[in-house]
Order: sequence, then structure tokens, then C-alpha cells
Amino acid sequence: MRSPEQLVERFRSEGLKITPQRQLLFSLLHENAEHPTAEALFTTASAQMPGISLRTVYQTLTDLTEMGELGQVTFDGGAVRFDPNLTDHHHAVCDQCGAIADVSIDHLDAVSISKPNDFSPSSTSVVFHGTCARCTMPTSNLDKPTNNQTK
Amino acid sequence: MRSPEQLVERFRSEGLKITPQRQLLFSLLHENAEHPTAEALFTTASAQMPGISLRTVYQTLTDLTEMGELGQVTFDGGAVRFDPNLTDHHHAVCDQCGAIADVSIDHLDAVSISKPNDFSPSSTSVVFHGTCARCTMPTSNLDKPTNNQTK
DNA sequence: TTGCTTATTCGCATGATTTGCAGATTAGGT
DNA sequence: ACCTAATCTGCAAATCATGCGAATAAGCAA
Repeated sequence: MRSPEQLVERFRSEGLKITPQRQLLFSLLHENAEHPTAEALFTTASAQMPGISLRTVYQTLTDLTEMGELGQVTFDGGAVRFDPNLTDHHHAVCDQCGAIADVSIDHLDAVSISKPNDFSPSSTSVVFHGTCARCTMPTSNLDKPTNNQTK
Repeated sequence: MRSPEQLVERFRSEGLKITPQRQLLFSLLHENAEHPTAEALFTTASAQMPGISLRTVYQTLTDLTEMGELGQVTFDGGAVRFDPNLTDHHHAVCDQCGAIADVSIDHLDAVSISKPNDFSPSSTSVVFHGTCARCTMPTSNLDKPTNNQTK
């Protein structure tokens, strides 16, 4: 996703208005690597702007997605998660704490050759399920991230 | 998933009862490659057994899943789909008609090496999005599968 | 076959996530 | 300061899935 400043510029050039709600969400999403759900963003946003509506959060998130400024991912039927990282990447989901890490994969084209030759793929997504470093680590069970598992 | 006969045997050996509802679902799922949703199975089941409850369909599907006899997959936040194919495989989703095809991938281990080395993956799933043969085919636009897209 | 015990089924309520709608509000230009 | 269209907000409603309790029926024993 582009920077809040660039987004403001884009919204302006398209005749869209720059509201404080939008600006807040722009900043909350910028370089956010947590793959938050709409609810999570709403909670964070509410702390800084009491009274902001969950509906507005959904609306803005949908707008950004339709503008191609934001990505969406879902895992195992949970709530939709938003991803400002628009580069070609994949995900590693920790089944213990629910953390989601971005993963870059090289030579992915090497596997696509084994797909059925009567299917024309336009995109490929890979999801690893497993245990993240924090949850594997035997020592320092303190400061673990809270369990964000949805299911 | 095992055959209806084998499932009956397993249920019996575990003290579970063999009801007509369960038997019907066993047969509807056996070698079913359509990745149906609970609703779809309910519709099909209702045709053969009017009065069967959607709740029972969900219940049986959940039971089979917990017994490890059935797999579940979800794509893009849509409804959960059930997959009796328990072999190691992946999926190709047609964005046109919504059809989902099973895909086997060789040398998948070749890509897993590029994952972050602080993550211990226990499973990897790959999803191809694109256009299936039927929808690519310029001729015979007749007999196309109905659009099953959820989102 | 009859009856008993307990698993199942069924329908409804409830929960979670997301979208539709309409009136109140406000950004941005005149 | 004023206008107008874009936004925000709250609430209803849609979708998907699960919890719960009462009614039902499978499997077993006599």
C-alpha cells in the first residue's frame, strides 16, 4: 500500500474527500504487517478516535481494496484480513498463536508446471501452516503474542 | 474418505449409530470431486430424503472431519467446502465458473526451502486461481457448468 | 417383539462477519 | 458563510455456522 500522503493525493485527485477517519486508517494500515481483521482495526482506531463506526472501517477497507491499494487474505474460513503488502508474497500461519508472517518464495514457477495443463492460472498462493519461532522457543514463554486464532 | 461400507464399519465399532441420514451423506460424499458446501450437500440430500435437516448435514460433516475421514477447504472467505480426497493435493479455482479441481504437485519441497528459517511448517497448501478449460474453450459455450462462485 | 438406554435428529435461537440502506454530517469548493 | 455531493453512522438484514433442548429412533437385551 502506498504511504498515507500518497493516498491522500490519490483520493484528492479522484475527487474523493479526505476525512479524519480515512486518514487514521491510512496510518494504521501503513506498513502494518499484522494482517489485521476489520474488527482489529476498528478496535485500534477506536482508541484514537472514539466514536468511529465499524461500518466506516469496512467501507474504507473495501474502497482501498477496490482501488488496488490493499490486499485481502483469509485463512480457514476466518474473518477477512487486510494486507498492505502488495508485493508478490505468500503466508505462514502459526497454528499456535495465530500470527501470520509474510513469506517470499523463489522458484515458484518450478511447481506450476505440474498443474493440469487444461487450466490457465493467473495467480498462485501458498500458505504454510505450522509453528512460528516464538511458539517453538522453549525459553522465554513470556512476552508471547496473544493468541489471535479465529478457528 | 473411505467407502460408505468402511465408514459404516468404523461408526459401528465406535458405538456410533448407523442412521439413514448418515448413510445418505456417506454415499453423496464418496468419490465426490466437486468440493461441495454444506448447503449444496443439503440440497442434494433433500432431493433423496425430503425432511433431512441442514443441521444434521453440518453435524455429520463435522463428525467426519473430526474423525479425519473428510477434509475441509475454504477459498477467499467463501463457505467451507468438503473434500473427501485425503491424499496430498492442492486446488485450482476457476474464477469464471467457480469450479474447483484437484491438483497434484511434485517437487513442492523445492519451494519450501525459501520459507523463513524460523518457521516450522507442518503443512503447505497451494491454490491456483485462473480459468478452467471449459471456460477458456471458445467453442461449445453450451453445456458450461453453472456459475458456482460464492464471492 | 417389546422395551430400554442413549445417540441422533431437528428446529430454533444465537453468534460471527459483512453488506444494504437512509438520514445526519461534513469536506471542499464558490 | 453557503451549497452540494461525498461520507459517516447506526441499524436492519443476509450469510454461514454452532449451541441447545425436546422429540425421535438405532442398537441391544430380554
